[in-house]
Amino acid sequence: MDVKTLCLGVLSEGDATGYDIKKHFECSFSHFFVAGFGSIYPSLAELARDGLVTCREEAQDNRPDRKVYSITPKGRDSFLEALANTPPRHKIRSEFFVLLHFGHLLSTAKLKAVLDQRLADVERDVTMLETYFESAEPGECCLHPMQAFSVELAYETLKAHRDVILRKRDALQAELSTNETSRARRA
Amino acid sequence: MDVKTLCLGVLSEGDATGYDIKKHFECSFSHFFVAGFGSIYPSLAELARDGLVTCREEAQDNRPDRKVYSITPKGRDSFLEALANTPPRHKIRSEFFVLLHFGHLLSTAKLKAVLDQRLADVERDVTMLETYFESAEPGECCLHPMQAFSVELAYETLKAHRDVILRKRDALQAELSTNETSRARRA
DNA sequence: TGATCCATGTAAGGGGTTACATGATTTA
DNA sequence: TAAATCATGTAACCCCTTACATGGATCA
Repeated sequence: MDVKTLCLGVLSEGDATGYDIKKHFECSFSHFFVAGFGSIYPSLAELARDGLVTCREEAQDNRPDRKVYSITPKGRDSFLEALANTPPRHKIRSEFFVLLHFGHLLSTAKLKAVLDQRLADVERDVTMLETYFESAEPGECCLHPMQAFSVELAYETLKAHRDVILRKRDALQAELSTNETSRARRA
Repeated sequence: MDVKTLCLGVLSEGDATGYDIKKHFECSFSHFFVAGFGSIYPSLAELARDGLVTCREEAQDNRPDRKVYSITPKGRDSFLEALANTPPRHKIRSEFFVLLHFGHLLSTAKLKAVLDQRLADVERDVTMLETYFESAEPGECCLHPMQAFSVELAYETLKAHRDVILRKRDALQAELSTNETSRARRA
């Protein structure tokens, strides 16, 4: 699945500009996909060229013009077909795990820093999921059941991940403190 | 972090051929990195060209020759430096989550098939981790503590992930059965 | 007899990241 | 006054994926 198809997916839920789509990626897709402007804008141009979306330009006061994209029936068909033919893969590419795997080559202090950084990232992701979930809670714009499930799944997985790291972080912290104490005693 | 650096990492634990390294990726790294021959062989050639590894050819009976690579001191330094300068990122790219997010566009049967497929994949990953962990258990070749932690973290995270999916799968199954029953009643 | 294991590579193509380029407005 | 928000794009580069190419041995 490429960024083009994901843009089509976002547009299947309503009109949007490239800028809006980027924010959508950051808020709703952040737990399973990333994309920058450098891939979103060219994707939209291609989709328009292929007749899967249409584009209307809107002038604004004191703001750059915006290009608002709408999905076409052909685009909708194309997206549904893509969904039907997409195997449910789930790939992880983690430098964090690489650092753990080769942790014996790093100092305890460095390792603790790595865990702390990861915990900070996880906390940010958790907050993002909570915000996303709650923002959709009230009013009409509530999430589809499977979207809610997707968020719940990511949430529960992330929390289990965090708890295991938290325990290890504390163990490393204790180790560092012990070393400090014994160094102090020797002195 | 690229495949070149990871190859260096594998070689930091002992000599290996490109074929060995591929297996290493599949067994030990499968929960956080993937790489195929198409990226491993060119990486090794480059590493050799840059003096980070050396290569000796070994003839075999009834087998193709093998090229056994060894890391050099320069390669070891380069790897340590790469480790020190690698931020602990953790990226997910998941078509599975995409299918969930747009689940309202799919039939219940299709959704259940998606969850079943994902569960099968998770089960395979869990088995891989168990095999990896136990194979290193007995004898001298036991895992470094942080390697064991890396496996444990992946394991616990994966199990939480699986449990949440399992519950949803059963709910969907119940829904499918109910529909079947009401269809049967109407008939 | 067909699949899997061993073993090494090349080459084209695709897709995404990163950096660059521009510029007004609002907020801290 | 500096940073963030809004807003759109291009172009080079990098890296990886995929497919192709070869071929004997072993196992089911």
